Amino acid sequence: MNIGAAARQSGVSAKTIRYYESVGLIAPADRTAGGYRVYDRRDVETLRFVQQARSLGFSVEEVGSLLALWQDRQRSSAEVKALARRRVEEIDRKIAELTEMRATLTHLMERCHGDERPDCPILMGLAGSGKAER
Amino acid sequence: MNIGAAARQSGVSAKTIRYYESVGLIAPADRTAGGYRVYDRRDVETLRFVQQARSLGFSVEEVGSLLALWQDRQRSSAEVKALARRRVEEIDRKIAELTEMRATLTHLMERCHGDERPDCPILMGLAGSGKAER
DNA sequence: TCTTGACCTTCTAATGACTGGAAGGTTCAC
DNA sequence: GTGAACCTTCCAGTCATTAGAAGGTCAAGA
Repeated sequence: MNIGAAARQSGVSAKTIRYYESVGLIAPADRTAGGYRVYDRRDVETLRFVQQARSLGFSVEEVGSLLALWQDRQRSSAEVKALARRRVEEIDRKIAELTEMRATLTHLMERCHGDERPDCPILMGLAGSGKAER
Repeated sequence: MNIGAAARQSGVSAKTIRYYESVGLIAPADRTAGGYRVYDRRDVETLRFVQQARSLGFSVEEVGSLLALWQDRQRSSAEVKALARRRVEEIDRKIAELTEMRATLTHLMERCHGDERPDCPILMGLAGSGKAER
């Protein structure tokens, strides 16, 4: 199967597969006489794994570690769990940050009548007159 | 005041101030005979406004609009409010996404004993054996 | 056999919002 | 006048792709 089919079956675009190969996340694919990359079911499975991990927000580098762990029959589950835990912590930090942003914005919005009048507490808040400051 | 002082007073790094100038977010600063950029209190205020807006997650381009609105005595608050509303919607989407990632990860983690054994449901989940799929 | 069209190849450059670093110029206090 | 602290510009790198250009390969049909 060539790259287009692998892309369709894995959900990773052909462009991205080439990119992953170029940065060493996945092993270089075999080639046909004409230079086309060739993939088999195992490769598609790997690509799906990568896709899953990326969609959970692991960086390409972290996916590299996860992949190494996945392919290592001897590894301990502790390492994987640690990686996952760190990821959850990061997610929590991001959620907290976004929640705070949201609160500040909605607070500002509540005071803004949002009509034709130029008076706008949102802009005043951004200008640092008070609440929005940290 | 030169760029370093403006940076300290606004919380925007000197590098970043130059960057903002280069992309047209802020007006080019006046220069001394020696070519140093010169800033006054009003500039610092503008920089603080930009900083606030960026910290609330507005893109540099959006900050441009906000800034134009801020500097326009005639503007209606409606435009500003619309911009803020869109931003809140974006934030909500991101939070939802992160929340889902978190749920998937913790679900996977709960089944992983995290010891020396190689058996790991997290990796199995990533491989697409079921639950983590969408 | 030739052509068409789908597919593939590599390469460069762009995205967003900076940040790092090199090489060199300015200012000011001592 | 000299040294440190500060400034200047410019180029490159970050992250994870994506867009696009120029050109090569492959399989099917006329």
